[in-house]
Amino acid sequence: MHAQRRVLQAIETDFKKAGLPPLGWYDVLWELVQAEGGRLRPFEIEASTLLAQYNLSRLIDRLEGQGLVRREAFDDDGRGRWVVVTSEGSAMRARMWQVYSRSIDAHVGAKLAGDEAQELARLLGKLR
Amino acid sequence: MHAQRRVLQAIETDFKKAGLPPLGWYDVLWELVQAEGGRLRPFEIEASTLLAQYNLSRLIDRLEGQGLVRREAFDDDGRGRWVVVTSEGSAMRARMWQVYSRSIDAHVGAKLAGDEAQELARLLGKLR
DNA sequence: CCTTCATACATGCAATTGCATCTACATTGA
DNA sequence: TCAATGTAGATGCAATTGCATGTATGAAGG
Repeated sequence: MHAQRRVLQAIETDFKKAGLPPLGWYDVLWELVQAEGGRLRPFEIEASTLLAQYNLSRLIDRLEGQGLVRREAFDDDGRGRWVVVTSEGSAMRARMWQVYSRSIDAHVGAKLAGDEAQELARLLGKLR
Repeated sequence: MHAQRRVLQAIETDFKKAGLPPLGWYDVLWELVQAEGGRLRPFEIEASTLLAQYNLSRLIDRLEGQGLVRREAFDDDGRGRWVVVTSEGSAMRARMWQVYSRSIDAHVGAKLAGDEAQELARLLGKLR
């Protein structure tokens, strides 16, 4: 818990210094950029980011408000929606990655020797 | 990040099911119970829990509202305060530990084999 | 069909968090 | 002594989160 708080705070601080939105935005944009056609259903994003349904719903509101994604109808099921990254969203993800990758490096990579990162990832993987 | 969210959510869920307050309360009560005389200065709690100053200030409000701690004057420095656990606070910590310990066991211990927990702790320790 | 139950997503409202700033007291150095 | 600066903690206000529930649609059974 402490390790996570420290690393997260350090990363968020880096984002703020760079004038970028919070880390949560990155996770959603990343999932979308990865996805076929740059689009996913909210419940899919929910599953991969572990965001609560209502939090994701509002995060999408904010992303949409900034023009980084847009919602589209999902015709096969009237209840569903598509969330689609815009080119602005894609560009923002890339811009965030510039900061994020350095940040991960500084606050995680630099503190672990050799194959320790692999081992840490393996152990944490067992907790999910 | 994912591993932490999963574990934290699982623990918070256990707390809620047991009708207990959030995990953050435990951290503060624990620090106080450990401390000499059951009392600490807010800035000391802040350092050991990694809570933001304003968040701790308000968490203490809530703890005080429930009678789990009380604030006392700190005579050597007019700016300072003592935060003191009450016997109710101490009892609450013990009650929370009943749930917490099982929760840690179930969501962390049970998922790691042999000395993996040690190794995980060592690696995470390097991140702080 | 139509009732009942389930699923996808949104939203009103209360609680918590973050940010900026405030108050009160302490320390330093002319 | 006193102005300037620093530290401990509190707090107003906006943003975010959590909880409960709402709306709309789909699926299943009689």
